Amino acid sequence: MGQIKKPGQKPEVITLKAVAQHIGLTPGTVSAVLNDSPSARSIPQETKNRIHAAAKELNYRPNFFARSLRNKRTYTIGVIAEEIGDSYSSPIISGIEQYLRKRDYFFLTVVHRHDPVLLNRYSQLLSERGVEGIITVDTTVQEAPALPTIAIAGHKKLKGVTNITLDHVRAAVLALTHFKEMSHERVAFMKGNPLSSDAKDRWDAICQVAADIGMKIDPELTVQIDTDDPTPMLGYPFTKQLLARKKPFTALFAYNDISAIGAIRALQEQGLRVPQDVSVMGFDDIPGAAFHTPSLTTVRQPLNRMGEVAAQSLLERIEGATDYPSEIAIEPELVVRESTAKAPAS
Amino acid sequence: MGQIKKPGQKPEVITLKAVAQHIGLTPGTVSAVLNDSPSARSIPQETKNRIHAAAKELNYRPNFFARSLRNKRTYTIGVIAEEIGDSYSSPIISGIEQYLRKRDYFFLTVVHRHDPVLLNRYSQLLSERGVEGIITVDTTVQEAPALPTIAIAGHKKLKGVTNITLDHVRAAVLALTHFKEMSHERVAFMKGNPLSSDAKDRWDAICQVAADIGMKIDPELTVQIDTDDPTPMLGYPFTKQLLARKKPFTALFAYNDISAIGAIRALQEQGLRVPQDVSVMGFDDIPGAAFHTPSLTTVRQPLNRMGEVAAQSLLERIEGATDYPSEIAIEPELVVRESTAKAPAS
DNA sequence: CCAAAGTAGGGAAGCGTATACATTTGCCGA
DNA sequence: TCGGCAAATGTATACGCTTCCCTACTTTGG
Repeated sequence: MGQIKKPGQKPEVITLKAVAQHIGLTPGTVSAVLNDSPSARSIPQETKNRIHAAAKELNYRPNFFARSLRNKRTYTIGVIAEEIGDSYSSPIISGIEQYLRKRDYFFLTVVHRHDPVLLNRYSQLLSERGVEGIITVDTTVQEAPALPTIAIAGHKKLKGVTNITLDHVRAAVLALTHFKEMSHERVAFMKGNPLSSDAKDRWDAICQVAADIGMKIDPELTVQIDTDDPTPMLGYPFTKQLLARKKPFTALFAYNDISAIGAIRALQEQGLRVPQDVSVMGFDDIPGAAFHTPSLTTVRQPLNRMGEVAAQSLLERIEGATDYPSEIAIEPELVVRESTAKAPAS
Repeated sequence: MGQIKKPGQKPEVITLKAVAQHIGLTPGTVSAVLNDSPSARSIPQETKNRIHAAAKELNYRPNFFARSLRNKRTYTIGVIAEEIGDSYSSPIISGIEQYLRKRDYFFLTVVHRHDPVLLNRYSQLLSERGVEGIITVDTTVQEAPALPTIAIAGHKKLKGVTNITLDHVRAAVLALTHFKEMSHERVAFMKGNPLSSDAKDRWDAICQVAADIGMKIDPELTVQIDTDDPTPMLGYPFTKQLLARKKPFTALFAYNDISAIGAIRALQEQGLRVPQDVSVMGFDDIPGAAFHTPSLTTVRQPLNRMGEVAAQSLLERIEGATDYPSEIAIEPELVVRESTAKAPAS
């Protein structure tokens, strides 16, 4: 383990026993001292020093597996994501990593690509590998898990699960009032793929807020995404579809930045200018959003921070917190850039 | 371990012993049969069936740590990346995951952000955790590692390390001949941040190929990136800098797509049209490249596949391959889109 | 001066698994 | 009838670590 077997040479891996022998004590004593355990209370400081010195000198590295076997602790968590390497999961995982690093935890990552069988098998495997908790990303967990679990964009209230979710109502307020202030009345909407766990909540929030502020949602200006593509193709065909209905609109609220980019391309191909003819609002604020042409007005979702918050909550639970929130809402933020403007005079 | 301590309830975790007891055999026998080990040779099929049935019935899950402790196998590898969540590392890690999944290996991820101290500490920690091999991503490893190691874009020849690297010469040929065919003679270049381990090789290849095909590189049209930004800001200020020199050029070879996007913005702000006035070539072919306006001509780097290849080579070594290549070159591909065009008549 | 209380560290059990080796049984052939 | 061998399991031990309990010796207090 962490040691190469060089044929013909003695690897001479230093165990507790080796350290103990080296200074003429027993493994038990050495262990107690190195772990500063209560049973080392009565060991004089000088002996402790000798032990620490010997451990350092021999470059003693405790065997992680022997240790886990006894302690039932692994300082490892599992991350179950729908995908890795796309612009949604990546910053989240990065946030998780940032926090875990500070706390000297590690993580195993698995990807299920919306395959429920894989999903199940993976949580099984992860728990066999001794993860102490799980963070799911954009994944709908079906049943209450055996391990402490934090779901990012999970949306299903389950016992034992803390949901980290964007405040979608707030997001809708930000976006729709922005449109309203810009005098847009015919607003088109893209509904997310139902597989994306945010889709439903987002849409519900939009409907609710629209009603509240007196904006009406025209079903004919609403289009449903039903593919699962991490490229801007996500938005392109559905915008084409929308345009084919020949029902004019002055603003489009895309499902996310990726689909907004595809949408803009579709609009432009139709000879419509963004934002002069149609305003487009994205969602997420991915790194490329600011540098798209035109740069995207979008509802920023602090993905990185959601990852951090998730990791933090999880560790709190692992380390014994007994009461934990069933939901943590994260505040979105409106970022106004070039892709939205005042509605054209009709 | 994969078991929640419900106070007041018996977790009743099923060990080998439990299974053995259940059918009146000993743990040793059960273990031998379940692992189909040579010492189970003489066990009659019927007994084997009984054992398998019992294991399934009781839902026996071998304890991973006890097992590792004996076998010195963990089926886990470590991934050391400079960053996670950016458009370069993410697809690579995704590729790694894809391959490992098929082979039932897991991976731990650590991020060092170019901090050499962290880097060292992490490889230490990973090997303590029993990873059987390491894949580094865009990371310069200093000394020959103790574990089988694959370096993606590592570029330092070290004993025991297999380098997976793009064929930069081929990449340069693709890009520069494309420019040449389009009659570009004044080509500007962005040199990557020296921290990025591809930077030097890429630049050397460009110089060599330029000489070969008779294209001259003007130092005044060359700009050095020296920040480390995952957003298109990476390219923006340096292009501004280039423009400030007032030396005209008709084509720009950016360091990557991200910086190309920043560059295009800088050019446009200066009133230059892409591609009519200046052609811009990116590198990587990130998911957004096709949907930028204008869409990017770029040298595609098959990041996802590089990850897969790395994982595959690593597992081969872990599973005993003794001779392995010190380098695996990956072929780039030219993707022509809208951001390059024939040079304007001068 | 003796019992009680601390001091310093040893010893052993056990976490769950894998494996080399030992034991028991039945059966065959000489 | 008995040695011997194969079949079918059991036994013992080790992996490396932690922890609880124990011994032996030294102080301390009354």
